[in-house]
Amino acid sequence: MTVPSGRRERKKAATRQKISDTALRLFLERGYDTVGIRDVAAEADVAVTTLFSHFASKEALVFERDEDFEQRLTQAVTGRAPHEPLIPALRREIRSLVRHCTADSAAPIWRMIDESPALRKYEESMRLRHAESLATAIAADPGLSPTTTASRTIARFVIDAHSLAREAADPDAALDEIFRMIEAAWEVTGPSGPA
Amino acid sequence: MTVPSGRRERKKAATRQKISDTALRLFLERGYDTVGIRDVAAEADVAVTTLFSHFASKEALVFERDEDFEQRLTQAVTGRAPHEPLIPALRREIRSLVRHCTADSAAPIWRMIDESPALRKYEESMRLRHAESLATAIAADPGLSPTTTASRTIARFVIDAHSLAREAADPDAALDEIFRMIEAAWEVTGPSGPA
DNA sequence: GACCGTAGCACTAACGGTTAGCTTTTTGAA
DNA sequence: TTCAAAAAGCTAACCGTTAGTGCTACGGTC
Repeated sequence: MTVPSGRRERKKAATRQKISDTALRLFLERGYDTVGIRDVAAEADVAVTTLFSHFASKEALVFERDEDFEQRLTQAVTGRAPHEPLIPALRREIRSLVRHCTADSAAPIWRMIDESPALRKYEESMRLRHAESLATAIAADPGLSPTTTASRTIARFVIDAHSLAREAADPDAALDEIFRMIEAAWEVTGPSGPA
Repeated sequence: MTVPSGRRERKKAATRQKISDTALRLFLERGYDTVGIRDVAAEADVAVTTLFSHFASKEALVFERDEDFEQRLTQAVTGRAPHEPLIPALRREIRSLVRHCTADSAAPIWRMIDESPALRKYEESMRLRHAESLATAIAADPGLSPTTTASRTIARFVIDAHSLAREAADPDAALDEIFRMIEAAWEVTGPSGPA
C-alpha cells in the first residue's frame, strides 16, 4: 500500500524512458508513418501492450513532454509576482516556450510533426486542453474578475499566439505583434483594466 | 469526356446521400462509437470501399456539410459591401453560423460530437483549415493592408469566436463580448484602422 | 445500333493502431 | 516465507482504412 517506494517506480520510469527514446529515434531515422507500433515495441524490447500502458497512443510518444507545457502556462498565471499584470507574464512564458521549440535541436522533431497529419491533429486537440486549463487559471485569479467568456477567449488567443509564432518566419516579431493585439483585446474586457 | 451529364451524376449523388443519411441515423440511434463502418455500409447496402470513395473518413460522415462553412466565411470577406468594415461583416456571418448550429434541430448532432473524442479532434483540424482560408481571404482584401501575422491572427480569433460562442450558455451574448475583443485587437494592427 | 473508355461499385484480403482477456514475473510489505 | 498487487507479457481479436482486381452500367463516338 501507501507509496510504492523506490525500485518499482524507477524501473517503471526507466521502461517508459526507453520506449520514448527508442520511438523518437526510430521516427526521426525512418519517418513517423513508416515506423509501426510493433517496430517500436520490438526495438525497445517490450510488448505492445506494455507500450500502450505507458502511452495512450502512437502520437503521445512524440508529445511526451507536453504536460510541462500546460503546467508552465498555468504557473505563469498563478505564480506570477503580486500585482504583475496578466498579459505580460503570459507573453514572457509564451516567448520562452516558442524559443524552446524553435531551437535548432528541436527543429527535426517539429518538421516531422508538421509533415504528419496525424501528429498535427493530435497537437490541435492538445491545444484545446491547454486553452481550457489556462482559462481556468485565469478565471481563478483573485486579482482579476473576468467573465467566463473573457477568460476562455483570452486563453484561446494566447494558445493561438504560441502556434502562430512557432510557424512564423520571425517568431519574436510575430509574438510581439500578436501580443499587442491580445493586450488590446484584454483591455476592453474590463473598464478597470488588468490588476 | 466533358461533363458526364445526367443519370450518372444523379446516381452518384443518390448513393452519397443514402450513405450519409443512413450513417447519421445510425449514429444518432445507437451512438457514434458503437456503430461501425461495416454497419453503416451494410445498412446503406453499399460496399465498404464504396463508402470510402464518397467520404474520406468515418468522421467526415458527420461533418458532411462543412464545406459550406469555409465558403461562407471567405465569402463574408470577399463579398461584403464596398467600404464595409471587416470585423462587423465577420461578426454577422459568425452569428448566423452559430445560430444555425445551436438550433434545436442540430442539437443532437452537436451533443454527439461533443461526446466523441474522435469527432472533436476532427472538428479541431477542420478549424485550422478554416482559419487558414479565412486568413488568405483577409490578406487578399484590396481595401486592407494587414501583415501576414495580423491576418492569420484575426482569422484564428474569429474561428475561436465561433467555437466559444457555440459552447456558451448564452451564445449571442458571448459572441458580442468576444467580438468586442476582436475589434480591439484588429484596431491596433494598423494606425489607420479598418477600411 | 455496335463499340469503347471510364466511372462507379463490389469483393477479398490485408495493414496498422488499439484493446480485451488472461498468465507470468517482479516487487514491497507482512 | 508468503502474499497481494503492480508491471509486463502473449494471444487474438476489433475497427478504420487501403490496395488490388474485376464487373457493370453509362455516355460519347463511329
